[in-house]
Amino acid sequence: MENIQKISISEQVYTQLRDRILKKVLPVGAELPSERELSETLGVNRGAVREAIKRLQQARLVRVRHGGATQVENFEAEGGLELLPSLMVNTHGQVNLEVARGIVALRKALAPVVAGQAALQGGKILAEQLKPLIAEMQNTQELPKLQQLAFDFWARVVQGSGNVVFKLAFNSMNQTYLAAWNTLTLVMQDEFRDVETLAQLARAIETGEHRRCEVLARQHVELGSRALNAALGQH
Amino acid sequence: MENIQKISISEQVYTQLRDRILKKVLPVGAELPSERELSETLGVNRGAVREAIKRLQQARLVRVRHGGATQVENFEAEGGLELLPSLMVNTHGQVNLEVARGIVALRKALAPVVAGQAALQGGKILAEQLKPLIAEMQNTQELPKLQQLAFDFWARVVQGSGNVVFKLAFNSMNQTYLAAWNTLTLVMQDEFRDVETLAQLARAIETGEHRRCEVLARQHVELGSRALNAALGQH
DNA sequence: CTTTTTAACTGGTATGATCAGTTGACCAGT
DNA sequence: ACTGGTCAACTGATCATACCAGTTAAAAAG
Repeated sequence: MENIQKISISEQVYTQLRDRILKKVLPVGAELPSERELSETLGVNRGAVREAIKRLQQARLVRVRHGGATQVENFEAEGGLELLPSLMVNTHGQVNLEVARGIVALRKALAPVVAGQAALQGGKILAEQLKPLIAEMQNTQELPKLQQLAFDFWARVVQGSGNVVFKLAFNSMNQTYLAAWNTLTLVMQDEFRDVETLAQLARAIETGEHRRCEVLARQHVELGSRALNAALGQH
Repeated sequence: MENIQKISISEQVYTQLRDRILKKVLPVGAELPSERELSETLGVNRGAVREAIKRLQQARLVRVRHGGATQVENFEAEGGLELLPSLMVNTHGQVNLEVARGIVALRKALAPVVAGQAALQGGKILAEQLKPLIAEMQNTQELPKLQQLAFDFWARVVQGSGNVVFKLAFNSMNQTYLAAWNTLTLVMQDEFRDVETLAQLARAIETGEHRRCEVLARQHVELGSRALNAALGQH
């Protein structure tokens, strides 16, 4: 069964322009062709071009001025985390090492804090949700399944931290993960197999020992960080 | 001279729908009226409605299916950090305390790591850029100016960390700050007046002492965190 | 040379038609 | 009673063609 899905015109226009900007084919400050010109060159309706540009605008990749030309913005100075997925993988499916390393660093910085917060906010209720996940982890050897369970584990912990900002940051990172999900299965296996630390973490959340949670989270995530950095050829 | 700026139709439609979703007037799973119906009720053309919906779609606030109705998505489970600015301030200009606290926590978690990374990557070049900023800080007592300088300081440090992900996360947070910039001037004055720690941080960056950078950054940011949490009435 | 005007751009809005999926009611065959 | 197909009435997607509204730079006026 193949997952056939038609990609809409405006989506294609958006993707094409976005990649040209991220790849700096269209450098910062450059002017996009006019909407009429674009629609003619691409052989599509002007409405489709406008919808694509609206999305670029929302992603802060371009600045649109009524009457003037649309310019490429400096996304490194203006863009938000929502750009990560597009930056992570290029059009050929290759992973951007710089971005990958950056995410590892972000993950490493956030995991302990999130775990600590979860201990204070989530407490026993959260711990109860984590127990079945831990049990399932301990009963499986399949790496992909462990990866999925670890993902679910952290999703619940982040949810349990009660911090919307952490949730959104987590989502932003995950959308980026998905692009390289299968690659990570092998690379990060050391972390996925470290069920024991997660089990201890779950217990520490139950008892509300937030300091211990921070330590355990740091220790656990460190495994993945090291593995990824090794694979990326640094440290 | 008043800053009269016409807000485009599609922008108004977008803002209105977005706020109704974030305020949960339109709950998760609810179906939006059809484009034709919306354009008629709002008295605007359908293209404007479509452009607004395209932006909602990109922000992962709605899910659009060709032929079916457009549904409200669960943004807390799907949305990224780009939603923060909209969540931070409601339509009446009131600050959302939960979000504010969340940002403080994120800032606290990231500042030390960013500073440490900057010491390793930015080195002397970065330190040279920081010196004039520090000098200017030491020569001013005006709070708003100190706030702006502190902002510039961190912008350079983040830039110097050489980590794109940190840059984007920083941008996401800043776009949120801007909404409450003036309020923060007074609340966070303890941090803005703590020029001394920033000066030490700049020196530590110059000498590449990344551990010391982490400590100093934590110490400095802690001032703002405490002040903000006190103002928000917790801890 | 400076100022004003104007024409040729740019994006923004409007209308109305058509294509293309989705849904549910209805009906024939089992 | 259930299955499967047909069809009409939705939904969004795309198109073509106007015209309105700012910007810009060249041409005209001073």
